[in-house]
Formats: sequence, C-alpha cells, structure tokens
Amino acid sequence: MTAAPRPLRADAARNRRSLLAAAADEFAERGLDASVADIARRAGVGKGTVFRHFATKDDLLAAIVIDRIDALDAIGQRLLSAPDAGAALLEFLTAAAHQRQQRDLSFLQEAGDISAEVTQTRTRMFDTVEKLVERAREHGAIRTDVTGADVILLMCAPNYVVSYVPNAPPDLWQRYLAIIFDGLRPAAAHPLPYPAPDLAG
Amino acid sequence: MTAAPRPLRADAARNRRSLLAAAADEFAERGLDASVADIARRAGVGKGTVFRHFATKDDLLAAIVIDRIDALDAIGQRLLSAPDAGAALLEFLTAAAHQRQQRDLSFLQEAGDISAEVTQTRTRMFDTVEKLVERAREHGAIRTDVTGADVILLMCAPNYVVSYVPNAPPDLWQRYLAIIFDGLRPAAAHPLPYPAPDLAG
DNA sequence: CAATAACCGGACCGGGCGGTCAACTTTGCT
DNA sequence: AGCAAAGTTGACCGCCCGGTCCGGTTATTG
Repeated sequence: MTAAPRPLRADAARNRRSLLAAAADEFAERGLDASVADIARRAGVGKGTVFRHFATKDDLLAAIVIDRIDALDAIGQRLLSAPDAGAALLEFLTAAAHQRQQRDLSFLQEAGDISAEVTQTRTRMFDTVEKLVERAREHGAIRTDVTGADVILLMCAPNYVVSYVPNAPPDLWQRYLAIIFDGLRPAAAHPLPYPAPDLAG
Repeated sequence: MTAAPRPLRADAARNRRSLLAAAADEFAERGLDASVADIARRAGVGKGTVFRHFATKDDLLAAIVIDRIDALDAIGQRLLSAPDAGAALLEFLTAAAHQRQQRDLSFLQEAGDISAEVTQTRTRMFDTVEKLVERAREHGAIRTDVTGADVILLMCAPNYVVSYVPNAPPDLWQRYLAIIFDGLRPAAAHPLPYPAPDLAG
C-alpha cells in the first residue's frame, strides 16, 4: 500500500529531517501551540517548506507522534519475552516516562485523534501494553483488578505530576512512577470503587 | 487591607456574578484559551464589560482559581479535626477530585503564577495539605516516606488520567484515586528512588 | 424628576496565527 | 553543459485574539 512513488531529493530529505527535529524540540518547549514560523526558523528553513512536507501543522505533529509511539511499541514488544513479567512492565513504564522526559511529550496525549494513522498506531501500542499487563498479572506481579487500560492511563501520570514542579530535577518522575506502581502491586489490594474503562470507544 | 471604597451598583454586581459563572463554564469546556468574546456572550454581556470588571483575562482566571482553592482549603481545614486521619486525607483528595470533575479545572494548575494573590492562596492550601499528611503519617495511615508535596502533586492525577478517556463516566476518577492512594499506603512500601521535591522554589 | 456618576457595549486596533502562491534556486539526469 | 522537474522562499491573505475607547444607557441620589 502507498508505494513511495519517487525518492526524495537530497536537499528535500535533509530539510525534512531538520524539520522533524526542530518541530519536536519546539513542541517540547512551547507546547502544542508552538508556531509553524518558529519551527521553520529553528530548522533554518522557510515557512513555505514546512507546508510542502506536511500539508498541515497537525500532519507534522502526527508524524512526530507516530514516531514516538512506534518506538515505545517496539520496546514493549521486546519486553514481552523478558523473563520477569513484573519487572518487564515496570521497565516499560520507565521507558515511556523517560521518553517523555527527554522531550516533554505531554502534547502526545493532547494530540487526540489527529489522523487515522495516529489512532491506528496508538491502538497497536495499546495491544502491546495489554499483553504486558496480562503477563504481569498471571505472574502475580500486579493486582488482579487492574487492566491494560488502567496502565495506559496511568502511564503518563508521573510526567504530568512532575510538570508542576518549578525547576524539577530531570529524574523526579521516577519517584511518582514508583508510588503509582506500588499502587498496582497485589500488596496494595484495596477494592477499586469503579470498573475499568474501555479505551476502544 | 483594600477596604472596598464604594459598593458595586446593582447591575454591575449582577453582571460580575454572571461573568464569573460564564467564565468558569467556558474555561471548563474550552480550556485555558477560551476567548473573552465567548465568555462575554455566554454571560449575556458586552466584551467591554469583561475588561471593566477584570483588567485582564488572567485577572478573571485568577479570580476563579482563588475561589476554588479557597473552597478546597476550607474543606481541608475542617478535615484537620476529623477523628480518622487516614480517612480524612482520602476524603480531602476525593473532594479535590470531585471539585475538578464538576467543572474540569485542569486549567487551575496550568494557570501557574498568574498573580501574587494566587500564589499566596495556593501556599495556604499547601500548608493545610501538609498538616493533613503529617497527621495521617503519624497515625500510620500512609507510608512514612511520602511528603505533603507528593500528595499535592498526585492530587490532580486522577482527573488528568481520566481526561484521556473518550466519554468517560463522571466518576471514573474514583478508580484512579483509589489506585494512587493504595500506592501511598504503608502496605505498598517499596523504597522510593528519588527524594521528594520542595514546592516552595 | 432631574441630574450625575457609574456602567455598558460593540466597533475598532495591533499583532500573531495557519496556510497559499508565484517567482526563484537547486538537483539530477542525459 | 544544459534543461526540466523538484524544491525553496517570504511576502501575502483572512481570521481570530486580547485589549481599548467613547457615545449611549441605566442606576442612584436629593
């Protein structure tokens, strides 16, 4: 499907790369409403060039988001065959938080349903998480009443929480990931007052 | 301090009230960048009137934020003399989440240091939370290695988490508050990999 | 019931945004 | 080297935003 009709010209490919990098940085610093003009300037490129490569600002965002989600999914896939299922889940969450900390990717979630491709990629990653959770549950590493959806939702909480600390040290998220993960352990085990949601809707 | 120099005229007072209500609703629905024009329309008032009552959009926001924080602080103060310190802390967090769920007040946090008065009010509430946490810790209701700052930071996580569920049932936050609170219990008790932050900075 | 001070409202302003386009430059093939 | 196709650029467009301002309106007071 969608076989690449033509290879990209050398300068175009180079510009595309700097554009993606600049956009990721700019979005990370300024949030979802970083301006296209600033992104272009940061990439050392005219504003028109941005729109040649990405029809819309949202398309640019989608390209970045898909890239990140795919990277996360790959990590998850690999961890599916790790020996300790509980440690694997924790490591996945650590990787996710770490990725979001390098460049604050809170916008990754804010960017809801930008395109069908984003939705699709995200669904793929959700599946992987579901499997990780199931495995951890079977091994008794996490309580039986939490689902993949729960973990997906809680996944970004550490970064969110830390984002309200003025000059936060870069690894502070580890503290809150630890607390939340402790809440997922069987030892915690107080009954949950509400059923888990279905993220497919 | 700041003794009211003149009572407000009847229509002015009425408009001010509708303006605050409309702004709260509009901010809740559209987020921090709801437009002043929309707020004015919703309040059945001209745009100029908004700026007569609140010199700036941020001032309007600050008025709402201060109101909410004060309400929360009052609840906290009351709970300081509750018999069960652990239950009191949980109830405070429940009240906080409930308040944020009625009208999504995520912007409450986003609205960082809008004014000195906001900072001051927030600091007051932080003190109350600190006391609640201390009491709960002394009663053995929560683990010894979590601080007031931890609780303050985790306080808004349930609402945040739920905000990414497409058509979330209104009480879903209870599930995530329960999980996170379980992570605060002594039973969880895995050592935390990072020291707690200082929110005063 | 005036008279006056307080208040209201919406046209208006400057600025920044996402996105377009036609003139110009670069690339890569022959 | 030469030339068509691909790529680049920045001025430009329409739009919406926060904030201003003044002519008209309304509440209050004696």
